[in-house]
Amino acid sequence: MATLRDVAKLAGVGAGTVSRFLNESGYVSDDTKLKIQDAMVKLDYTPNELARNLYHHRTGNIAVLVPSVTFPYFARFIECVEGELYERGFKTMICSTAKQQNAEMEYLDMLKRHIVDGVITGVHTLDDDIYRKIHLPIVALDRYLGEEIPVVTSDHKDGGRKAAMVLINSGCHRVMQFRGSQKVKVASPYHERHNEFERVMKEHGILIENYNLAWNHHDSPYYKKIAYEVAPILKDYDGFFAVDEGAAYVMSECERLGMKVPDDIQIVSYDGTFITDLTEPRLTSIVQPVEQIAADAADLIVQRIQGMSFLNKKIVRPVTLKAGGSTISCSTEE
Amino acid sequence: MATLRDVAKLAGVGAGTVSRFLNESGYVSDDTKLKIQDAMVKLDYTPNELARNLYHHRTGNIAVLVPSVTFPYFARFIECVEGELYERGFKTMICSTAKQQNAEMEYLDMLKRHIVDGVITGVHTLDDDIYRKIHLPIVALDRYLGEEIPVVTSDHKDGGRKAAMVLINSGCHRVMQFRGSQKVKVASPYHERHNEFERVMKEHGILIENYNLAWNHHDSPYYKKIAYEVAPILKDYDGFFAVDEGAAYVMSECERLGMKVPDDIQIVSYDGTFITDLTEPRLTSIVQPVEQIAADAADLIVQRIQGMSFLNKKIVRPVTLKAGGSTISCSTEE
DNA sequence: TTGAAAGCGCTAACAT
DNA sequence: ATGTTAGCGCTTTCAA
Repeated sequence: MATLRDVAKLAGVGAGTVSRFLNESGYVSDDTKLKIQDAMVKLDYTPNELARNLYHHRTGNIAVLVPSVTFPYFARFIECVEGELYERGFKTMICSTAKQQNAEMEYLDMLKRHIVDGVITGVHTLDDDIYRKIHLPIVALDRYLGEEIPVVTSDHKDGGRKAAMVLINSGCHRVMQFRGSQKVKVASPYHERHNEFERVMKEHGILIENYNLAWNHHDSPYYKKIAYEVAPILKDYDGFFAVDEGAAYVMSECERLGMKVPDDIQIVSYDGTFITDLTEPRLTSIVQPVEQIAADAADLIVQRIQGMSFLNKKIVRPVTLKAGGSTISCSTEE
Repeated sequence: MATLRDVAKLAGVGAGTVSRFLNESGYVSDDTKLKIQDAMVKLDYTPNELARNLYHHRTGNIAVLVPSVTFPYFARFIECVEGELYERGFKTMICSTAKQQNAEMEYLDMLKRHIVDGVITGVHTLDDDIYRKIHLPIVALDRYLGEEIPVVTSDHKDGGRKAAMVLINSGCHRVMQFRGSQKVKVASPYHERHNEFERVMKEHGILIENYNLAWNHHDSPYYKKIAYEVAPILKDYDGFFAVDEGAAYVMSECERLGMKVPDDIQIVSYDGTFITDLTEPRLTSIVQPVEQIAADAADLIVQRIQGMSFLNKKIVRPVTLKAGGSTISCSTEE
């Protein structure tokens, strides 16, 4: 592989001149420009980004941490954020942390080791203290990790309320929801949808049962398993609320047991990924604006890398209702 | 940020000694070991991987190119391959090429620019010639890209035959399949499933209609749209074959039009992702061994990076049948 | 067992 | 307008 110095030598100029030509910094006469171009072609020269990066103390890489890539919401988030980062000149490194617990820690370490310039984390396993000690570019998805780390989130409280109102307006009297594990030390913003869902239900005098999900499980086999367990119990309920994949598995299990959706049980799902259109009936769902959230996350991490600092920055984006056939009414009004 | 030299100075030793200590190469006396450790802690030292990589001419990054991250098969592939690469000491860079056509080219360029050490490509858009010119570590998924580039693939021919036999044994007489675009210059191995499906059907005197998919479209909205278009036509058919997502959308559209699965129309899907368990009835499907394929791809790219070379290497893994309720019989026997 | 020195390939300040 | 030089932070001979 030819180096910049090889090019300089062949062109009969100094290394600095070639560098200036490549980066369009400083003057290079047209005459030498041609000589350099010529040499570059002859040697099939490509600049070594590794050397350039060492000088500039940057890698151009951003790590995106998620519990699972196959979980539809995260898959879509990754797709969007990768596009946004690409447009801003960064490459996306991904890490699916479900399998290896230490992976999250390792990726944070990569910040210090100059392997990545920034981290966008959608993972909620490590102790917050660890994050508080790191004063490097981190952006969190749906989680407060200390005042220095900006957060991007949907308006989950409104989402929980909307989900509840749809089921209430559809005439439900006894509902169940899959709720995120309550064992995490600090409440994540996304817990609010379940808290609010419960609150609104109780406020309307409706019986609500919470099924607590295992901690940090976002894989299909898990949802499939608990859907199988829960479906028989749902014969005594007329409303159900869960994340898209959970809702879809529960719906198919219920139908397998002979229940009709929405006649016997009505279902509202959270996220609004492509899953919700795949079933019959389609799922009525609360849609997170994932494109917007990905763009926000990309903006924040890039700004943070460029030196901007934020204090208690929190971006909250509105959710919307998507009407499907899994509920009778699709109104969220009081 | 403290550097290795800072540590050396504080410990009162030479830079080389610290380096040897860090890499456990060469001798370091216990006494100086302690002094170095002490200095490292005091300075909160972390090695700069960028500098180390410049010396070693490696980045530890591997790019994985897919048309779409949300397409369930690719999402699962990414998840698996990321895990496999992580275990082998590599980070996974992803690129979803559907949005930007030039992205594929740019990522190949990153090989030369020392941004990544290798590329695993599941994308089929660029001209083969471009690949033939690059003599750097590349591994292809489901595509022959010249004799130097190893290929990993499922036994798609057997997959096509199995799919056909299930529908035949279930009593179908008039079937349709979604088939990959025929416009690509070189046949990808995955086209074989559709060719074989058609061949077996014709061999058994069964009417087969091919619906040609648009080129390089793997997004949900596209499948949703064509499912909507095709479903009314399917009233005249009793069998259908497509990739998971296509099959699921078609099934829900058919049910919406009042058709019963499997009574009116039977469906077999290809890939066997989590999607196939999400519907009611579940989809009978041909399952690709994605975990195995990801492990193969990881093995090959790492070996290639380590200098091994392959000539016309092709790994073909067997597919299996997963029984679902979308067909009456699930036998693949003649 | 250890230190000094020469690079990995590129950039930028400083002369000229 | 251009060449020279001194690094970026680490590794690795080579001599001591």
